[in-house]
Amino acid sequence: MTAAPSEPPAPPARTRRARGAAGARRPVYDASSLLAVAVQEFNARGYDATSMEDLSRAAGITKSSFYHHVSGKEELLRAALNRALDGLFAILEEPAAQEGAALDRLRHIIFRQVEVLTSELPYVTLLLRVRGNTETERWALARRRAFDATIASLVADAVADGEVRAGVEPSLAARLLSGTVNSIIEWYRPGRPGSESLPGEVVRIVSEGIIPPA
Amino acid sequence: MTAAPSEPPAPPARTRRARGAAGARRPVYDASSLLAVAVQEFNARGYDATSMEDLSRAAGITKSSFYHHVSGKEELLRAALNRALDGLFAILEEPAAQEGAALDRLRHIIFRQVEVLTSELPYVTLLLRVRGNTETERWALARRRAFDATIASLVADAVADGEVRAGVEPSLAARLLSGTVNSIIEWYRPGRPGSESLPGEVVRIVSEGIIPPA
DNA sequence: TCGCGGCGAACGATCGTTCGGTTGCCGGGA
DNA sequence: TCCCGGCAACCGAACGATCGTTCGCCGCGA
Repeated sequence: MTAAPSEPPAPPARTRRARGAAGARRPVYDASSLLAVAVQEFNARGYDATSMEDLSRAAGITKSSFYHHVSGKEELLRAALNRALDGLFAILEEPAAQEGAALDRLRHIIFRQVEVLTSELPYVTLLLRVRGNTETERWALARRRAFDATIASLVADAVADGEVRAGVEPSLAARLLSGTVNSIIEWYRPGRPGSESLPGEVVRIVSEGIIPPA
Repeated sequence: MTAAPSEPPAPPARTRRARGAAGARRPVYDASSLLAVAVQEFNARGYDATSMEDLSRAAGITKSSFYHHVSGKEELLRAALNRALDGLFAILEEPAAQEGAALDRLRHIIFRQVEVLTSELPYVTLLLRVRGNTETERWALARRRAFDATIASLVADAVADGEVRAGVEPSLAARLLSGTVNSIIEWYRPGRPGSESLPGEVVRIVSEGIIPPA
C-alpha cells in the first residue's frame, strides 16, 4: 500500500555534526534521532505499510544512505519496542510500586503509566499496535503481557484485601483498566494545555467512574 | 513481512453448493463467507501484512480462484469496514438512543455498543485498527470520528444537565469512555462464559469506577 | 454445448537489502 | 604551511523476493 506522500523533502531533524566542534562537515544523524524519525513514520502509516524509502525520505537522505546508519527495518522496530517496554517496566521497580497497600501501589502505577505513555508516546504507541508477525514482535507482545499480568494480579490483591468494593470481577476490571489507560495514545498529543494534570485525572476517573450514577 | 505460516491447508469454512439441492459440484463460497475468512486473516496479521496469497490459502483455493469471487483486496476492506460502521450507527437510530435524559441515552448506547462490538467482533476490530493509508481507510476513519463525536456531545449534554457530578471534564470523559469500550476487542473472544452479562457489567463499571476509592 | 469454478503462469510494481563508487573534511608527515 | 591518505557520509543502481492483479485454459455438471 502506498500511502499519501509523506512530506516534501522535509527539513530533517539533524542533530550533530560529524566531528569536532565547528565541523564544516555536513550535518549528520545519530542512531537515536533516526529512530525517532522512523518511529514517527511507523505510527503514521503502520509498520508494515512503511517502506525504507519512506523512512529515508523523512530523514532527508537516500535509502542506501539510511542503511549506512541503521542495520535494517526490524532492528529499528526492536529498538523502539525495547525503549517503550523499558519505560513501562521501570515503573514496577519504583518503591511506591512495591511497598504499601495493593490499592495504593495500583494507583501509583496507573499514575506513572500515564506519565510514561505521554512522555514516550511514539514508542508506546508502536508497542500497543504490534501484531506478532515476527519473532521480534512476539517477544514484545510477551513482555507486554507480563506487564499487564502484574497489574492484573495487583487488582486481584486489592480485591482480596477488601480494598475494592464487591461486585467488581478482578480480571474484567484489570482488562478494562489497561484498556482505558492505553487508549490515551489514540488522542493524546504533547504540548496541549492540561497535559501535566492528565495522570491525576485518569487515576481519579478510573476510581470514581467515567459517567457516575446520578 | 512474511508472518508465520498461517495454517495447514485448513478445512475451509465453505457454506453452500453451487446450484440445486443435491449438487455433486464441489463446495462454493459466497461473497460474505469469503469476507469472513479475509477479515479473520486481516485481524491476525494486520491488513498490510496480509497478502492475497494468505487469504486464498485460508479459503482453500488459489489466488486466481479467489479473484473470481472478489474484486480486490481493498474492496474486501471496504465491505468489512462498512459492516462494522453500519452496526454501530444503527445503535444511534434506536428509540432509546434518541429519547429521554442524556445520561439514560448514553447508558443505552454504551450497552448496545458493547453488544455490537462482541457480535461483530472481527469487523469492528478491523475498523478500530485502520490507519488512514488509503481513501477507503480515511473514509472509515471519518465515519468513526462522527460516531465518537455523537457520544462526546451526549456526554457534554449529560454534564450540562447536571446529571454527572462536577469535576469530570466532558471531552476527557468521552475519550476515556470510548477507549474503555473499544478496548474490549483486545481480549474478548466469543463463546466464553459470562459473555452475555458483559454489556451490563461494562455500563456499571464505567459508572462506578474500575478501582473505586476505598 | 455452455459456463462456472478453479488453476498455473506471468505481469509490472515495489519491497528490504547490498554493492561499488564519489565526495569532502580531517589528522598528521614533510 | 602544504599536501595527502583515510574515512565517514552519501549516492545510484541493482539484487532477488514478494506484492496485487490479470490472463488463458481446463474440467465437469447442467
